[in-house]
Amino acid sequence: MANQLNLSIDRSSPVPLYHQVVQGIESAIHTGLLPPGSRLDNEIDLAAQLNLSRPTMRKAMDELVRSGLLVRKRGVGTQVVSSQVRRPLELSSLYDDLTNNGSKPTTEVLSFSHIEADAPTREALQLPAGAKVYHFTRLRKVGGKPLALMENWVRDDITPIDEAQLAAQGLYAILRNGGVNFRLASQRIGAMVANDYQAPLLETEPGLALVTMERTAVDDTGRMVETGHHVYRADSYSFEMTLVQR
Amino acid sequence: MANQLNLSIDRSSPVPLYHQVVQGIESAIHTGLLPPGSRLDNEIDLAAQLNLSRPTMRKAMDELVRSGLLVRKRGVGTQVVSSQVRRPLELSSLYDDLTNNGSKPTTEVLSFSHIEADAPTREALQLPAGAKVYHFTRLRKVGGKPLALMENWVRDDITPIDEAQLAAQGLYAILRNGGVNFRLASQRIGAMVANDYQAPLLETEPGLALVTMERTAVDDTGRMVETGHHVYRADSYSFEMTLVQR
DNA sequence: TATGTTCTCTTGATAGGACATACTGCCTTT
DNA sequence: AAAGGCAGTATGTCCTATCAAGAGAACATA
Repeated sequence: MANQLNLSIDRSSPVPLYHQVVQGIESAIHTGLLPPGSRLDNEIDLAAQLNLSRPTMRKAMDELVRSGLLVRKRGVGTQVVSSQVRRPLELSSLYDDLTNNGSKPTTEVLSFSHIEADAPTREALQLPAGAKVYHFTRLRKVGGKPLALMENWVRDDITPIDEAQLAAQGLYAILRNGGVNFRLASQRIGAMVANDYQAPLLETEPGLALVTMERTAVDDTGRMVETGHHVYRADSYSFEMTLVQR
Repeated sequence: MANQLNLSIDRSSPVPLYHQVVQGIESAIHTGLLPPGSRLDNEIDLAAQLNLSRPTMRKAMDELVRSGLLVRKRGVGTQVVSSQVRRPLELSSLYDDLTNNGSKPTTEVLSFSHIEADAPTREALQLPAGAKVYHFTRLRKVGGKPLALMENWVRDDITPIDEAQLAAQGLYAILRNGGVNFRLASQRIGAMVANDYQAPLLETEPGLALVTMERTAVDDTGRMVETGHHVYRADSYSFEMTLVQR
């Protein structure tokens, strides 16, 4: 036993101690220093090894358990989850996901307008009658292959948006630069078959399978910032996630 | 301000205090006692009102923030998220979800066998060569309408399974009764179009959209317990979830 | 030998305190 | 009147302590 994960923590760093521990254990798992199935030292010893208190150690392990990397069992111990599980679905944009994967996505803005919100949009974004929104549709390609067709509505009282920005970067990056701190999003994932409008844009045939996603995002002030309806080619995209028992 | 949510906590209950607080605030939100957008008292006052320590109060609020019901902002306070957001996707079976919704699902066992696992299954469940698994396909209906077609592989060294059980209750209930404590599951959601085998079973036409899900579940000992491939009628089912910024 | 009890190890829950840091609004100063 | 600084307030982080409860092994007893 006594898996010596000799990670060092920097008490002068602005990064919280528990988060440094999270990162340290994560990388130890990914580098294979902590192989799947191995048991960690108990919380008290680990805390002592790193000169931390047990609550701080526990908080770090809480996060790792929540993210699915560790499993705990009272009276027994804590061990690394056997297989490499996927990262949980996070609040990020498709653009972020792709660039993080090393791909180079391109975006084509198919339509762009600044219009008065219709009733369904007003309800989704909780806007008063007469409020205006940005409405646009984009086509995202990776390696020249079309992947997603995205239609979004964004409230206009946050930051100005124009077509050039949308072509150059992801929507979430634009909004974050505009001062939005996203807090949560609710989304629904389903399926449909490509219709005559979608098929040629996605370079597929009508009748082929598409993954659909509807999402509404909320910022830290409780405002509904953005709502959208996206479709993805089912042969190129799926949603992976890890569910953790509470 | 000073939203007096007069919930009472029972210190003699085996339910942890922080969880009683979670349930209390959840119900206060759902009953409208805490309307969307309202601010809660600060953590210290709330803890004092309930005769709890701040760590306990914080732990309760942590859960509510994680589940997307509350948003916190340093220096400002904590408020109820504006709109009713969906419950996050949890580690539960379709059967549980449906019965919790008041529906009465029925299950038809289309095939059932106890066979030697093939290579892909062995890999998914991390079984040695020659290990045996239960393999079965089920058709789930709600209100007489077919909803899902499910194919599963379950390791056989946990609890015996027979056809009659599968017809009467959900797979996860059977496994839980057999002593399995689920910890996490990784799943992938995508789309496909109904083929000639699926369409008549789901009482739809070949070429209509289906939502697909592949899932592998892990128990608290790190064993891969179950893997399966499910398809759902896209017109009757979709996955809803809430993503929370960490 | 089989069974039941106890002991130990580990995680789970709770308390209470101390200091850090971010946001808001007011008040002062220019 | 506008800009800057300061204080108040709330959450964020971290600590020391302590008891509870589950699991499993060791041990004693019938």
